[in-house]
Amino acid sequence: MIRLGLCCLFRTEPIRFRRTTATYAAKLPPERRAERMAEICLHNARSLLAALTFCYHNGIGAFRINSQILPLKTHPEAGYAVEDLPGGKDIIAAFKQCGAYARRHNVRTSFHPDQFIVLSSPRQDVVTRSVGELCYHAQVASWVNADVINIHGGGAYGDKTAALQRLAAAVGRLPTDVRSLLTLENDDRIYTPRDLLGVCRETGVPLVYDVHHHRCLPDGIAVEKTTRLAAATWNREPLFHVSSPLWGWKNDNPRNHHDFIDPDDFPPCWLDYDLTVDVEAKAKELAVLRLKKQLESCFRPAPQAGE
DNA sequence: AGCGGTCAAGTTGAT
DNA sequence: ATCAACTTGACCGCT
Repeated sequence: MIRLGLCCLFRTEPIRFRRTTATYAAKLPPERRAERMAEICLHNARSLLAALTFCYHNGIGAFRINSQILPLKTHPEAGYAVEDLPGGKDIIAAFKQCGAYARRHNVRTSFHPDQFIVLSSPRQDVVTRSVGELCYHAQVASWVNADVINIHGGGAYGDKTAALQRLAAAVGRLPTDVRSLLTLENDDRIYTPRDLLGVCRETGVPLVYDVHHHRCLPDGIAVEKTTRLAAATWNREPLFHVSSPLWGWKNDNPRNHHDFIDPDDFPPCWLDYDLTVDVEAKAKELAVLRLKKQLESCFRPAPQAGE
């Protein structure tokens, strides 16, 4: 069975996550700042529960949590420990409630931290900050029962082989609780599935196979074979990504995402696996629900004339 | 109340 | 040399 996942946001459903900026936080006196951060964090915990509830009620099996769920958590000036915020215990309790709900209703949760997490960087300070960011994600993951923190390979710095070696070494040095959640995803510019599979096997980190990226940046391995190889890196249900190009495949730039998924872009061979597939489409929950319907009609016999 | 410039961070490639 | 793109709009200060 395939479970489809929703990424971070809603198009029409009135569920919103709040954020703030470091510049604004810096203008507030410390006490007001802590109150404000607490307010936003609690709001986001409640929105997350609403998001998971929506997913469960609509047959959406997974939800990707935005990295800004605790805004500015690791910022050098504006950063904070949730425990130190006013009502910090309530905030943590609210996130743990999300975790309990997700587990009880089998809604899988994951994280996809942004481009600033670069374990392959030759710069020690960049790697150190990246690890700090991953630790933050692992902490929230433990509250909400997320089992994936997914990142890209990062830059190539003119020498992919060396960069991949740094990546593998940095993964090896991660705290166990972070590494056990970490996954690597092929991107559309630098690292193909073929590039990453070696690191995945070496480090025991699963490969999140993004078939859209693979089509933008092919490596000579077919989708079917890559699917098999990627699935084999997982010690739990594999997580893959799908999306459709905004202006079609013939356009110069097929990387931009469409509002919806063209069912033809969904690899038929995926239907043979037990998988989570995150739907990266701008129409968000509408796209997930439409694709879900379209996939279900693949399993059902087509209605016969006269029925 | 509405609008638009800005938002912490890394890296690449188009211009 | 600058800047958009990444996964993606939302926030905040000004009028």
